[in-house]
Amino acid sequence: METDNFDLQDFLPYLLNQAAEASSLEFQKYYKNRYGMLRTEWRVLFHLGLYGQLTASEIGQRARMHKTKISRAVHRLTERRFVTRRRDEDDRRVEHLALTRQGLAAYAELRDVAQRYDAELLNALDPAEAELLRRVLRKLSEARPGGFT
Amino acid sequence: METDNFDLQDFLPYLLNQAAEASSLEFQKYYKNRYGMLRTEWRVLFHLGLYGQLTASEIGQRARMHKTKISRAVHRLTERRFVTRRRDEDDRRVEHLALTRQGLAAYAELRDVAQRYDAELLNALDPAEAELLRRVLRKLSEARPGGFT
DNA sequence: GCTTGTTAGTTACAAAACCAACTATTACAA
DNA sequence: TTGTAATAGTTGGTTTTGTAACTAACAAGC
Repeated sequence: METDNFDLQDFLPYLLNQAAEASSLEFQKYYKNRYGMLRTEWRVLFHLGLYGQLTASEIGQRARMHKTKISRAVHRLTERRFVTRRRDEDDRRVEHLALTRQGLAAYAELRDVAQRYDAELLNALDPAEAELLRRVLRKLSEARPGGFT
Repeated sequence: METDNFDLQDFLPYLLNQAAEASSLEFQKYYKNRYGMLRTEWRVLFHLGLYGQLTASEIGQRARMHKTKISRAVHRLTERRFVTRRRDEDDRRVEHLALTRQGLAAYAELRDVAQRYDAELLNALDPAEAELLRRVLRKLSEARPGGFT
C-alpha cells in the first residue's frame, strides 16, 4: 500500500500472458479447424514428431504438462490413429508412444505451418531482438521465483 | 521426421506460453490462497484499482477479455463485496463498476505483492534486457498475424 | 408510433481443465 | 517372502471456460 507507481502494462506475468494468447490465437485456430486438436494434443504430437518415441512421463517432463493432461491427449490421439502405444517388456507400467504414418503427416503439416507462422510473428521484430527474446523467454521458463512475500 | 530444422524451443507461441505459465505460477498461488481469486477476477480487480471506475465493456477492451468472463468475475467480486455496481442513469444498459473499501485493500496488497514479484523476476535479467523484453511483448500482444497459410 | 438493428450484460449447456483418488506394476528392505 | 513405498498411467467428480442464445435497453429509419 504505497505510492501507486505500478502499471499492469509493465507487470511481466501479465505481459507474457497477453503476448502468449495473442500470438497463439491464429495457430490454435489452424490445428483446431484442420484436425480438431486441443493444445495438449498438439503439444504431444509435436514432441513425438520432434524427438521420436517417448513415454508419457518423458513428454510430461519436457513439456511441463501434468500427467492427466498427457493421458487424455494420448487417448484422443490414439483414437484418431495418430499415435500408437507399445508396452515396455521390462517394465510393464510404461508405454512407448510413437506417431503413426497419419500422425507423422499431420505433424509435418503442422510443423510447416508453425514455421511459417513463427516467421510471420518475427517479421514484427528485428533479428537481434528476436534472438534476445528467445533467450530471455527460455530463462524465464526455468525461473522458479520462490518466496516473494 | 524429414528435413527437420524446426525446434519447439524456438517456436514463439510455445516459448511465450511456457514463460507465461512459469512466471505466473507463484503469483497465482498467492491471490488464490489469500483471496480465493481466479485469474479473471484478479485482472478485473487490477483494472478497477488502476483506472478507477469502469464499465464491464471498458474492462473487456483494455484486458482483451471476453464479456462472459468479465460478467462472471464481476459477479463473484460483488458477492465478496470487493466491487459495487451502479447503473448509468442515461443509458440503463451499462453499469459502472468500482472497488469497495475491501476491494481497494485487496488490490493494494496484491499490487504490492505483484511489484515485489515482478522485481524478483527481473533479477534474472539485466535492465536493458528487461526494457527490450517489455517493448517486444507489447508489440507481440498487438500483433494480429493474419493468413499464414 | 413501429420495425429493425445494435449494444451491454447475463445465462444455459457443452467442452475442457483441475485435483484427488485409484489400479497396476516395480523396487526395496525387514 | 512379505510389507511398504514409489512410479506409470488412468478415472471420477468438481470447477472453469467457451460458445451461443438470450434479455433488456437504446438508436435510427420510416
